[in-house]
Amino acid sequence: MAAIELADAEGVEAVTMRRVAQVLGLSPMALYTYVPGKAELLDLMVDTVYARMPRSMPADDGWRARAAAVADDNRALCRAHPWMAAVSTSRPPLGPGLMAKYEYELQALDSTGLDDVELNAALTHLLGFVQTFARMAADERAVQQDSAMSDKQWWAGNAELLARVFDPERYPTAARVGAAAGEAHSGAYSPARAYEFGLGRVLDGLAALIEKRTH
Amino acid sequence: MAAIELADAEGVEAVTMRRVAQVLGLSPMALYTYVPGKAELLDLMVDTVYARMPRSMPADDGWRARAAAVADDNRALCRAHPWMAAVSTSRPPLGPGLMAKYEYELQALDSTGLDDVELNAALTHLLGFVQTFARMAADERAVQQDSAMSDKQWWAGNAELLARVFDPERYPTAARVGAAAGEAHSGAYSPARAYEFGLGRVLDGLAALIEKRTH
DNA sequence: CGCGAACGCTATACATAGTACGGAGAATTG
DNA sequence: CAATTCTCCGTACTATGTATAGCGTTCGCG
Repeated sequence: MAAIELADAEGVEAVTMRRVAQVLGLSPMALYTYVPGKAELLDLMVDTVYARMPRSMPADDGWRARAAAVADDNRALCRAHPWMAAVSTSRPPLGPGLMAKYEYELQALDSTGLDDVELNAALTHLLGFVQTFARMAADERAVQQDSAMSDKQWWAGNAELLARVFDPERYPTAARVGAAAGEAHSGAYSPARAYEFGLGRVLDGLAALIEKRTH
Repeated sequence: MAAIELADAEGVEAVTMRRVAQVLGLSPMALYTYVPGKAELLDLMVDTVYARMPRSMPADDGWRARAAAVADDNRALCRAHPWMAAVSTSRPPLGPGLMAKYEYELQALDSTGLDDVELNAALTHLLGFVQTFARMAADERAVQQDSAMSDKQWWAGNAELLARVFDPERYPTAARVGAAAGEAHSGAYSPARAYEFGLGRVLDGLAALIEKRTH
């Protein structure tokens, strides 16, 4: 789908009926011959991308490695198509691509001793984390881009606003942690680090449940 | 702010410059006297709601109870103002309300033995989970409402679409788990249950880290 | 007291969305 | 060959955020 390349290159907000039509060399209204409306277009885009996802799972390194692989694949997907994190929020498109993905990812977590309902909940939990992370990363990128200034400039610009609000006396913990987090962020701390942290927490959380189930 | 009540009653999409002005008995452009633009209006709404959040934390039931309380408060917030989950996604407004909330919630997790960077990451992780959950719940409600049909009707309507895609032979795991999850969902399984599951996983995940830090 | 400036507000207008409607030409089919 | 369907297009309507210009009131200062 041409709309996917458009979204990859210029973001979701560029995916407009008129724009997509232009890329295809058609008139805007011609699109409605193939697609009922914009919502369905987006659904199609999502399902198509799902269908194309890489599917290569280590079969025997234990559930933890498989779950991590699932998360990594989804993160890679959101990196390749940043608009996915913002779009797939509503009801899933329920197409063949999602189906295949669902099957694949369930198998990654199967044989953990969880019952079917727990299995579904665990997968949802894992994917929810990846999506939240991807969305945060995408937002950060968007802010940096449209404000057209670096982090440092932004913090400098809002310094006096911060000073009014960020009273270290009233908010000692926030001041302390905010400073540490800010420093870490501008230093060696990267989104990759945050992802690792979160994924570790999620897997540990699932591990606690799995251990309980398998005694 | 009148815009907040409007959003509570009719959703974010109803928060339109013209609509808000109408509620206030003003002309649309009069709003620009008080607010630079719509983005700032939304920021103000978010920060105001943050400032009004209930803040009553059990001081001495252990970090797990405090973290659960933080999560519950945030969930309650998203239940009272469903638009929050959809709006606060971009950069936080960085106002006094957010500041107070941040301080309060950090204190809930302080004294867990985590260093400052981890503390911030842990809180982000916890809030991220709540937001993901809230967003999923809100989406579900939205779908049910605008399709104006119950879950059963929807599944019935899409049955033949599903039949084409949901081949139990190609996707055995998905069929099995999907059936179980669907049954659980229409039965006793409720969003509340899903929330409990996810929160349990998040807290267990943090517990693993905290135990490691405190030996 | 009087007058000019600032303020609060309004009306109009423009750009950009999605998409409803009706029609024109081409392709397929009976 | 005729008829019907399919593909596509031009126009137009609605809703949205917001720029611009102008109106009346009020307030500060001489």
